[in-house]
Amino acid sequence: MNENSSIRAKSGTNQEGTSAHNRRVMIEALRLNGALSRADLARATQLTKQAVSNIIEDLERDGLVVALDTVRKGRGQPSTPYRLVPEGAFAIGLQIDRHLTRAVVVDLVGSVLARAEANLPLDEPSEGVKVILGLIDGVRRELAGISSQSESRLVGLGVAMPGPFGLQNSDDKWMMPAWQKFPLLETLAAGTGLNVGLQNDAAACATAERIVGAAHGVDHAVSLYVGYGIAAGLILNGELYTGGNGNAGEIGRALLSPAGPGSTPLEHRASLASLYQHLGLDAADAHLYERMDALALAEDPKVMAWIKDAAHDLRWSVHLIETIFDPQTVILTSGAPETLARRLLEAMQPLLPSIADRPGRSLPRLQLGITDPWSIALGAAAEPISRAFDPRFSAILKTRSGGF
Amino acid sequence: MNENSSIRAKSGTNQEGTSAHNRRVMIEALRLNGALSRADLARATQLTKQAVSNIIEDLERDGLVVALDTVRKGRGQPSTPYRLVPEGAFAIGLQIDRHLTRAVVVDLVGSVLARAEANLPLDEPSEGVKVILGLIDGVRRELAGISSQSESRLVGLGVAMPGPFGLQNSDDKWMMPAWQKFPLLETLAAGTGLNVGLQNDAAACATAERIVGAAHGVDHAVSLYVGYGIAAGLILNGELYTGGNGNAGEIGRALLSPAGPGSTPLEHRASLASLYQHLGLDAADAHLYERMDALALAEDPKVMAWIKDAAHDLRWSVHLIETIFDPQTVILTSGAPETLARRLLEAMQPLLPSIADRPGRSLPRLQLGITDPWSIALGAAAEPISRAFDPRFSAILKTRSGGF
DNA sequence: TAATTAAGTCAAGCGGATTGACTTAATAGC
DNA sequence: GCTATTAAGTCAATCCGCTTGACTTAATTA
Repeated sequence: MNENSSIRAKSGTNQEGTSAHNRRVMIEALRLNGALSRADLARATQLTKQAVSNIIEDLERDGLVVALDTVRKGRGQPSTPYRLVPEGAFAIGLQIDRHLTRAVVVDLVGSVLARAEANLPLDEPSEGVKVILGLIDGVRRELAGISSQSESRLVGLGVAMPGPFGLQNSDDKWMMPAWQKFPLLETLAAGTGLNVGLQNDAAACATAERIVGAAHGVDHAVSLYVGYGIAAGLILNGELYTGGNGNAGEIGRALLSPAGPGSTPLEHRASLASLYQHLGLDAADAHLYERMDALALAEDPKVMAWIKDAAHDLRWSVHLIETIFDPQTVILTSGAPETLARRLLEAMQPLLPSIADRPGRSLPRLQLGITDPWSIALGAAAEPISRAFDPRFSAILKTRSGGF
Repeated sequence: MNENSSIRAKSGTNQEGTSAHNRRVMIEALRLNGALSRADLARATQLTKQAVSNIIEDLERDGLVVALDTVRKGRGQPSTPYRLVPEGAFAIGLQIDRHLTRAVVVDLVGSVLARAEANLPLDEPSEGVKVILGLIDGVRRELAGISSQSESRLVGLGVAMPGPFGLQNSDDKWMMPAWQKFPLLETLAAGTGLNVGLQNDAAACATAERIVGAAHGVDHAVSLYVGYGIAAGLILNGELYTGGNGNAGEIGRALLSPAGPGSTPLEHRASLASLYQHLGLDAADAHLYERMDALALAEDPKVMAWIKDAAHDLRWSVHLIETIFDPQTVILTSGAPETLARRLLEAMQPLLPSIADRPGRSLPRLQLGITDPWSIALGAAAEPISRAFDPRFSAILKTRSGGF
């Protein structure tokens, strides 16, 4: 309101920020390395043994880590390794797709403890929300049967749905226009009492790869998600990057060439939507997944023809991603059955020559990600876990209501 | 060496990290807002008045900030604004181009205090380095004449040259192959005794825009650099993003379409290299800049034809950048004279519809950046300043020799 | 059995932000 | 013109969390 509100500055920090960061660093180190002793942690994090000891003691009291049996490894006192306690935290993930919604509960290490799915009316979000709240309630009860502390350890609800978000003209079949206009996050927050976060489905796939997949512990990775649409999930500097308005990575809307206003967006040609069209399948078909799986297994000629064409465009996309992001690896993720995804990956070989073609690479240029159809819901659930427990710049800063 | 060296973890932090961050936050706040009182800073950074007072006292003693006259603004004790002291720090920036090298000295606020340029032999880096060291020595002496504390306040040497770096097959006219193979950074570090950092020229342009240009205080901005080659400089989350191997943003090598191995890279068609070829000019011509300026001013038909074609491809690039990065703004930067750059910008209008076309934008989708031909050297110099004084995650962490 | 090595604890110390009372210096209201 | 109010900034004590250095514990090596 007054002139001060216009001052732009980052927030400062204090000992609480320090401590929060160090706790997160410990948790990440245990997640990446399985089990570590206090001495290991001290070396790895550059903190003193004493500091680590205090932090581990705290984490143990909070039920986030637990000691294992001591191990003797040469001279000196045996060390006591610690590992994460999976039941230390839970999160619910929700995937909202065109004709389907899925909810899962995951724990601190990314294991799925409960799952449920239901059909969703594409154009009636107010009806759909009731279905969704029912689904969430179901998995939440299931969780309550597993852990007595389930409610106090539930860190949030992550939602994944097709992007991009917040556009003017959202009357576009790729974007589930009715849902875009609906106040979904507010409704879900009110209906569940949880913190709610939103990602697009490609970001959710990348988040899933980061917590339990090929991007685990990799600082620069891009997942190329081939679903109904196509998008990239960006892990940059070890964190999900979402851009200025949450829409980074919408590569499916990239034009295949500068040839003019009629130039085709990538996702019109290489997405599963294009496959459905090519095969004359209905996206609302309840057995779509099984049908695709069967066709891919049988090497159906129409499917193989689509794969060939799509691979051609996707090979270009990988080249583009490598050229623009310079990631350590690109991960192919998909809503399609594993057979189909694998055939697509094979058809993309050999990749185009690019700056990623360098001597001494430790990771493959392109690899197959998680093909489980539940991976988007898993990634959705992983987001609140990551927000609560992974080291990140914003976790160090003092919080504020609004502003910069 | 032993098994511990394979443990992956981020580094922890302590009160020194806290303090370092808070100092940087104060400096950034003053840079972005001009002058602020301690009370303003306390509100903006969420720290207490007392903490801010102590930090400002330190910064004042270190010669980085200075008090201005008190100002009365309504009730209460008048406030004492502080501003950055330009002479608080200096850095040297070096641009290495194909036939030319430029060195500048900049101060803490990004003003250029000294500049020098010389011709450079494209294929003889060992000769070239002598020229460069002479140039650096020259501006360094000039700085010594300006400030008695110049040496102690010199934070580093930033180098900008065309990328990408570290490829296998670097025998490519775009990459100055002889220079890529030469141990440039080591030689310059030994020859000057300064910390040396390297960026590609597009990154340097973006860094320049960040310190004194259109990206000042913008968290998500991409500069599209049209020089001999084409590349993008990426400001993501308020920091320069350089990718897994320092080569992020090499959009000039992106293929214009998936049409196969013969598909053209962008920079073969829309870069200044293509303009020189189109005009039959020699890139080594000492009066290249003036010739281009004259031709652009005169609306030479060949130049206008090139502009039309290049704008067509660049319009596509802007669309691609917006689609993939979702930045708040795209900045057109160039090694070309302002007249030419401005004509190019105009010819790119109207932009292609994209997800950046949203209601309530505060920044233009595309704007002209600094057109001063010294901006790359300025950006090169701004990098050590930014590394030393801007808030960033890595500045909070405890340092280590190698590793993750 | 003694020396060595490494894990981990103890207790004091220290750096840096926080807290709350206080001082200073202006404007607003009567 | 006096008084109340408001805001900037300081003082001194406190508190939080990492660091330091000595010490204990428990293994292997010679």
